[in-house]
Amino acid sequence: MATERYNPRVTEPKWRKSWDEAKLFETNNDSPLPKYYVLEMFPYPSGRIHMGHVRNYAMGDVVARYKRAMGYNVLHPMGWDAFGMPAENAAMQNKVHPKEWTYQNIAAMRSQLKSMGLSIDWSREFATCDVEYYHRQQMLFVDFLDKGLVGRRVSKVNWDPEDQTVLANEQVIDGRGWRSGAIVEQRELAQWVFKITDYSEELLSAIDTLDDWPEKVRTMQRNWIGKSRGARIHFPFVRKASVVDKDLVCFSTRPDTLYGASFMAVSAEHPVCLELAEDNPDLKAFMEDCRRMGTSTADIETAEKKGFDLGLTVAHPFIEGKELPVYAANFVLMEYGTGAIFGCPAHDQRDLDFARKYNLEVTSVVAPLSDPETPAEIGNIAFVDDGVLINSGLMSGLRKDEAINRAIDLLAAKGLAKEEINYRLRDWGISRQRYWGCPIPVIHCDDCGAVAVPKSDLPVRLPEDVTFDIPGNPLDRHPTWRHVNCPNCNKPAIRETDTMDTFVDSSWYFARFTAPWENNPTDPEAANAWLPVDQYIGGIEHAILHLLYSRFFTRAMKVAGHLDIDEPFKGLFTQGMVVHETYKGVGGFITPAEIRIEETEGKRRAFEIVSGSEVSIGSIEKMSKSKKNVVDPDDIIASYGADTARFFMLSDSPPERDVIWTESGVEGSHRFVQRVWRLLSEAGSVLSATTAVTGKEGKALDISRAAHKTLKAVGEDLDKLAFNKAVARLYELVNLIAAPLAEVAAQKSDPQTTSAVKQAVDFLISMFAPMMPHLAEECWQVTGHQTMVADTPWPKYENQLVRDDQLLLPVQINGKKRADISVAAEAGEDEIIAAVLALDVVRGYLDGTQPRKVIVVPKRIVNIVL
RNA sequence: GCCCCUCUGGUGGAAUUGGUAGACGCGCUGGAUUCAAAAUCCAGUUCCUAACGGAGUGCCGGUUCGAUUCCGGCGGGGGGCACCA
Repeated sequence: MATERYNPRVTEPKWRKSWDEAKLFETNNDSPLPKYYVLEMFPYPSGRIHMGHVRNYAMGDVVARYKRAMGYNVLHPMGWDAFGMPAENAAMQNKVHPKEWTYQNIAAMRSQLKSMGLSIDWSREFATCDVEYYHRQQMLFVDFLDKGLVGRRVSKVNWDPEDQTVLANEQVIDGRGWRSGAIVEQRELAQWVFKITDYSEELLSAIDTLDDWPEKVRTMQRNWIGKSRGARIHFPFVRKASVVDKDLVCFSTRPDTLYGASFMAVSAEHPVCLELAEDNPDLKAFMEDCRRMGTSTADIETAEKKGFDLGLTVAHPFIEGKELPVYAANFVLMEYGTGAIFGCPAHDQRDLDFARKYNLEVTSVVAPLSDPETPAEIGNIAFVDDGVLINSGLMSGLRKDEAINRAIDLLAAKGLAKEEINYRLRDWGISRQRYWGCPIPVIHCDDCGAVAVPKSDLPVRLPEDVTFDIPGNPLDRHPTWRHVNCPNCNKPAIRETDTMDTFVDSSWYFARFTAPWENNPTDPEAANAWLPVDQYIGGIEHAILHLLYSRFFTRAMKVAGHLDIDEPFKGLFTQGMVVHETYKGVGGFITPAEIRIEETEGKRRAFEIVSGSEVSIGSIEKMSKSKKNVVDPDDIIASYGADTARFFMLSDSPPERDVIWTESGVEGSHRFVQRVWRLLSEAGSVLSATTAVTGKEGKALDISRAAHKTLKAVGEDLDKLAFNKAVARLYELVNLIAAPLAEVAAQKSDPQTTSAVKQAVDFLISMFAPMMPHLAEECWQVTGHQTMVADTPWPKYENQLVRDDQLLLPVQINGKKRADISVAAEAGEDEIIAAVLALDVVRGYLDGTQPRKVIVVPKRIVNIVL
């Protein structure tokens, strides 16, 4: 019987319609089933989905469909991270309103995502730029303000003088604005901040509880929070300027090295400098110099250590009569610790660089463990390893860690120091001088200060009558929007025109999905029932900021009573990127669609299709517009179907690793789709008429065993998100049942075998249904089922059939495999040894002698040691 | 500079976590089918050797009956943080 090729263009839309009509993926909050919340990081509506999205959402959908089949009430929603700069850039370039641009993009991408056949509850969809969403975000802001979680403070920002806006550090490239190219200035601006540093310790210690997170991400978050323990030490001034009268206070993690101290250094923004600079123009110039040295990493790498002798000295806390000179130095940060350090050149590289430059004394006070009697020799490399303290008074002879404790105790006894913990983590500045973001619901009144907009007056809507022909924030120059009366005293006042960082929008969307219809930010009951997210899937690029902010937000929302959990994401999975070869012709990069590959004598060469000229094949890189190495998911779905695209994204590469997109790989997946369809549709009518037969033996039993074993293994693989392994097992099963299936189709199969094949086929379809849902429905139907496989429980394997009663054990002699032996599964060690020693091969090696040792590893291997 | 991860055939990767290295896919080779091609099917495919055998998981060494897996050292690739005191 000749069968038609599987045509996804007809089949896929048909089944999507059936799922929609059955409202199969709409999730009910009142279900009695156990919950499972699977979430992929929601996309920014750039206009079109890319292969990275396909990979991300294919993985999430496998999990969602698999868990649904396993009997869970699954929440699998989708939304849009829709505020942000690209919409404003588009407005400036194309004269289109950001709102219009964004919602058009959302519409386009929604239909692309729907063509993938994802099991998403679209009834819960929202965009962060929907007023219904940012209204609730403003409510959260007001609550956080009320609970003391929000502050307003003046801080240094990168200011682009041409675009009239603040830039994030990532938007400053070589000291210039990424769009304008103007030299970025450091400006002091009043900013709203979330007090994430109040939670430094909590956010750090709770990382230990996140067992289902990649170790890599946990490490990155620990480093980002950057806890260090040390001492806050007071150094009394000896020689001081008239204006300076307090102690000089510094923070150090190495108070044990105090006997090696030879100078003090303060930040150029330190209060001491500010005071002295008033009548010291040279110092003023030096401070100006330091300030100009921007924040870009390139600057910092190349910067030379520079200092300015302030003409002050402080007393050494331990050495009677010893004075340390005080410098202003460009490498000391005002933002960390106290903005002042003591310099111990022998045991800190920066201090050493500085000391060598200004000819300061270098005293080694730590001896290496290899030679604990002699202080480390110091050339141009500081000795920072663990060691034994030398020439250090009461600390001498102690190891580093003990010495640090002793130092703190000794200083504390003198009233000069106390233990202090410092964190690298800074408070989260959320003010952005942009239009397309959530307005910060605050009104500035001359008399009352910054006043929160009362909840009854929310939302503060973004005005739509704005233009983008002039750089800067259009909210600032809006004729009416800014002018309001103070909610407190009713006098004329000014609205806050800054909007929130878009990371705020993505810090709680997962909670909103649990009850997106709710008037408050959440329905706490629904949020507590659904959260934490059981499986969160997204890119590693969000390992720090988004995930850390969300962890903070969840705690803040708990304080404000919107939910009652601490950690938002129980399981986290970071998937790899989709990468592709690059092609470069005379005019620059060329897309894969414009070239054809020829392979001669093992050499691959690429030619431009239109001109026929050869182009060079470049390195494999992340798909990006600039490298033009992109493959459009729409094209792939149009020519192969969504199932093929999904299946390929799950095959071959482990999901956490990068996957190389290749045409031949996609064709391989498509071949599998066609093969499965051909095999199943040809046997479909026979299988439909087959009834189950009990008691199987021989070939039928082998097929049954293989089917049950595969079912068990695939389930375990999917639990671990090892999609590539699950895919390989499906190939194996299909290879195994291909011939029996052909016999079934030809009506040459006995009832036992036909029955075994039918069960194997049912298992197979159920197993690939989460990956290729449309093909699965079509196959399910053609093999005689009346239901939809998307609504069918996951089959159960029989323990009896996944265990073999005969085992084929490898037999090693001196660790080299020499034979196989078939033994009963429950055979004892003695029985196995006797059988092995009776083997001809083994007797040949033994040559009449006794083995020195025979090792039997149950169900694994036998090793004979001669 | 500090921290982390990685290294397996021509290629993407498997290997029940100390027990038959190379599952499965891609590619390649041969064959069947075809007027021919596409598609499909069958067989083969780590390397050396005619074969018997031997070698082999980046390199060197160790532990073990047995190491891709554990330990020490070296090298290549990737990532994160980075004047954080």
